[in-house]
Amino acid sequence: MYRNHNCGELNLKSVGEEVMLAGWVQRIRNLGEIQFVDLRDEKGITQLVFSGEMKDAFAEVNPETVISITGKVRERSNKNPKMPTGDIEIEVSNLEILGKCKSSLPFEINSEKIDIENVKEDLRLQYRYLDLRNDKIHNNILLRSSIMKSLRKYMDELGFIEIQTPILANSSPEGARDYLVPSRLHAGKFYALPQAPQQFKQLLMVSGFDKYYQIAPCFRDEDPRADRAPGEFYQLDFEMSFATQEDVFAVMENVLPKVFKEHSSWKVDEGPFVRITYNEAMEKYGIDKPDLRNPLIIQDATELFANTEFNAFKCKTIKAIIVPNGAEQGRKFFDQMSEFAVNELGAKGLAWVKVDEDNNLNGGISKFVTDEIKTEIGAKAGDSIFFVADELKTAQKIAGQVRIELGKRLDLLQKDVFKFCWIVDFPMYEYNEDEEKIDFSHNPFSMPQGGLDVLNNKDALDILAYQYDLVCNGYELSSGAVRNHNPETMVKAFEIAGYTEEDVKTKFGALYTAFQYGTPPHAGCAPGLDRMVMLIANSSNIREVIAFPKNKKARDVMMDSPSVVTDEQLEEVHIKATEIEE
RNA sequence: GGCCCGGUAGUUCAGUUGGUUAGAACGCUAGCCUGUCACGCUAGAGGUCGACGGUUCGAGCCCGUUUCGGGUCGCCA
Repeated sequence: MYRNHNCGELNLKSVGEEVMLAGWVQRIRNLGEIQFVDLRDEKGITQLVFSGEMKDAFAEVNPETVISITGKVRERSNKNPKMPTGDIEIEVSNLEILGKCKSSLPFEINSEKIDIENVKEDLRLQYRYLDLRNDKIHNNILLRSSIMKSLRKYMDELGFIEIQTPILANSSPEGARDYLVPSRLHAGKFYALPQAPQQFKQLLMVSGFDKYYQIAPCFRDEDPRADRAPGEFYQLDFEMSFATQEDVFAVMENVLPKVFKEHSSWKVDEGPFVRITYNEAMEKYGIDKPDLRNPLIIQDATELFANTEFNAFKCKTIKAIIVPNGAEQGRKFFDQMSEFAVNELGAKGLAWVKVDEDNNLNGGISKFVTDEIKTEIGAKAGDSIFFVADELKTAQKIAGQVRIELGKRLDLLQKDVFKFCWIVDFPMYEYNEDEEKIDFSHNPFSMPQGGLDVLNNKDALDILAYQYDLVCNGYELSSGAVRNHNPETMVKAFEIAGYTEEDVKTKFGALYTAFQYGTPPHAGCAPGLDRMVMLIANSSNIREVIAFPKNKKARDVMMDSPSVVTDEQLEEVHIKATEIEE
């Protein structure tokens, strides 16, 4: 009724045909006796011509109006090689207006003069349905759909089955802040939206489902970041029975390179991905999500300065970063790096030295540095070396940020490539300075390496877990673990973090009880879908790949949510209305 | 919650040392135009400079408070 072709498919073969097209008016070029109109639908753009009897038919139509037209395809006298349908145009004989558009829009759509990502984000989110007409954003959503389809296809091929778990779940005592949902039938009780299907998927393993996956919504009431969506996000959540860490790695190393390659022209790391221990990552990169496109590596130079006269370096851990050919940089560059380290990172200073053309040390703190540094850490003529001195963990962290900043400022990152790595051997526990107690460092459900024996006999802070992160280009793409499926080990693991057996039974009752009935060893992982799409779309803002994202304050400015509800609604769920100060 | 950055026309931005009537581009409106495709030309409309208070003869600009938004740290088992 509205169309028999889309706006992206007509070409010279159709010349002479009478066709119907429908779509949005993207641009009007009115030359008086003749008007050219670009008609857009999801598939493309076709040029319409209004002339002769039809020349006034278009007078009242604004851009972004939805129309349907009938007309004859004809070859253009002036072809446009820039567009796929540029050889033809439609000589319009009938126009029907299907949906009028106001004459002024909140922002221009598909303007070649303005990058839509520069328009105020709140305005874009308020009119998201218009924003999503922009090719760039629209294509991100199409990309997301295609990625989900591929993920499902390859997970299915590996024998995983998709199972949905509850959205109305239980509040979990560990981890992020929950979104709570009051219960009508049970006064004073609450559901919580799941932070992840963690316990459900482990229970599926107990149920005998061999390999489970789900593109699962997760809800966490925590402050967002550019790469962290506020409120809700999606994970490709999966879990496997009778599986080791290597089995989980093999799944990701099979699926992800295929999905990334299908959707990007960039070079993609093939499996097996590089494995880096947590400690090694902190030593070499100063961060647990290193961007391996950055060639710089942090080295330890503490020994070299053991007897230094340089006061700032005395009794400190010294981290060094060699910048190949860095000696060519002027004084200003070194000053600005120091300024960055001090002001942005809270470093006490950022020392540096150059190795000049004649292989001599000069500049910066050269009078405190001995020649043996060149052989010890491998600096060559023409290089420069940066030094960070502090307590071990602080020195690692600051050197890590300096490494990232050097990569940015000197444009050192490898281009057009996805570099993956696994960070393995995370510590099971960490010391909480504020509360002066031992905490789980990552996930309380992880299996300690060495099991119960190690929990009983080793210093808690030295225990490693079968806990791993997958990192891509400096983004944490996924966390995962071999789970602790033994009730006795589970109780002991929680005991070390200050929980009694009663606590475990109360807080994780279903899991604890289920594990008494024959549980297979199992392991899994859950790569973030939004982040994956963001990486493939080459965007640095996660909201660009979500159809209806919330803003930084977790508001949906288009729907105006969250919003007030009536006292009656509150009463029904047994909540007392309180006066909120405006 | 801390720190940093920002809010000027519908949109993106400029606005000098505090000084006349706050500008540009795009968009919008009207007119002209038969081969445009980022059409062109002419004219026009469009502003509580986020809000409040202060300093000053005078504030878009300086100071204070506040609000909204973004980035980041905390947080995110």
